[in-house]
Amino acid sequence: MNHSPQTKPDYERELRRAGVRITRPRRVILDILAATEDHPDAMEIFQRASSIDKSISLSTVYRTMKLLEGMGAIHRHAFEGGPARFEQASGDHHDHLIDLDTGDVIEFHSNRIEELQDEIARELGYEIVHHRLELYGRRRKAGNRK
Amino acid sequence: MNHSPQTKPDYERELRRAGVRITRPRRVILDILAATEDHPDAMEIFQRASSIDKSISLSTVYRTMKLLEGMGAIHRHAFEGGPARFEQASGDHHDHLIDLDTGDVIEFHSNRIEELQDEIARELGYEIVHHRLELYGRRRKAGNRK
DNA sequence: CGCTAGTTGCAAACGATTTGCAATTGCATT
DNA sequence: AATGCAATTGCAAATCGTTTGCAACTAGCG
Repeated sequence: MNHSPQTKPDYERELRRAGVRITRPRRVILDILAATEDHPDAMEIFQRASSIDKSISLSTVYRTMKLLEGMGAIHRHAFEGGPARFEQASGDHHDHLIDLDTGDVIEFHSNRIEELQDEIARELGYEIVHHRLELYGRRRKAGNRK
Repeated sequence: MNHSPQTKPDYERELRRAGVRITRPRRVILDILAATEDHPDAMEIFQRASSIDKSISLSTVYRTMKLLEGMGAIHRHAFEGGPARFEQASGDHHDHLIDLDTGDVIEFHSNRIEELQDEIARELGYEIVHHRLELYGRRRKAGNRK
């Protein structure tokens, strides 16, 4: 059994170490997250979970997401409009470009931008705890020169 | 009668031109917005409005904000956690630094960052429609050198 | 295998925002 | 100034995403 492109962390181990019980619902949700490449919202996770175990409730999905978020295992994003979307925290830091037409989320990173952010905060007398950079755009059509 | 630091636009004129009726509730809300320097949420605007005219309803505040947003007269911000906060669109573009301890919002702008954003989007084959850059931080204490 | 605290599903509660509807009111027209 | 009608309002109820109280259930230590 091999693993996916991005680092797939052993959540169960992490959870156990944190003194959290590994229940059946949690195992199912964890598996789903580990196998996920996109940024699903709670309802999507709930549906994927339901197809594996009909008895899992939406509340449990929410509770588990909150738990994992608290542990730093996942990140919660509140993109414009829609419900919160989640992603594994395992990879390295990145920001998001959201396709306004499809809702697709593309990850990107810019050290330069981060540096500038720090610089700006410092000048204002602040220390950045975290930030949020989201670009909302549309695919450039072939004809769109200029 | 003179005007405040930032450009205070003549909303009534703008609205009339857009074929929108100037009602009493709207006039009150418009005055509040014109006199506002911060980033109030709907409830705050509602309260300020109520103190002028008890009959104004929260629904009307929401409806008016949506109307103004649609006209591009105000911007709606969904900062972490809390309810949407509004600000006049009159000034020039800027991003926000939110003080995690006080909730204060500080405006800043960086051409360099905007350029980098465009560049990144272009490389990914996208055209930015709008973006959202929020820094969440804490005041640096005097002793916090480095 | 039994015990107990941690977890669950359910339904109800929540906060922010939107909406249906009947009553009201701008305002263009006489 | 009086008329007419569509735009707008206040209210209450509805909506959406998310959280919570509670009694039943269960992981996993001993």
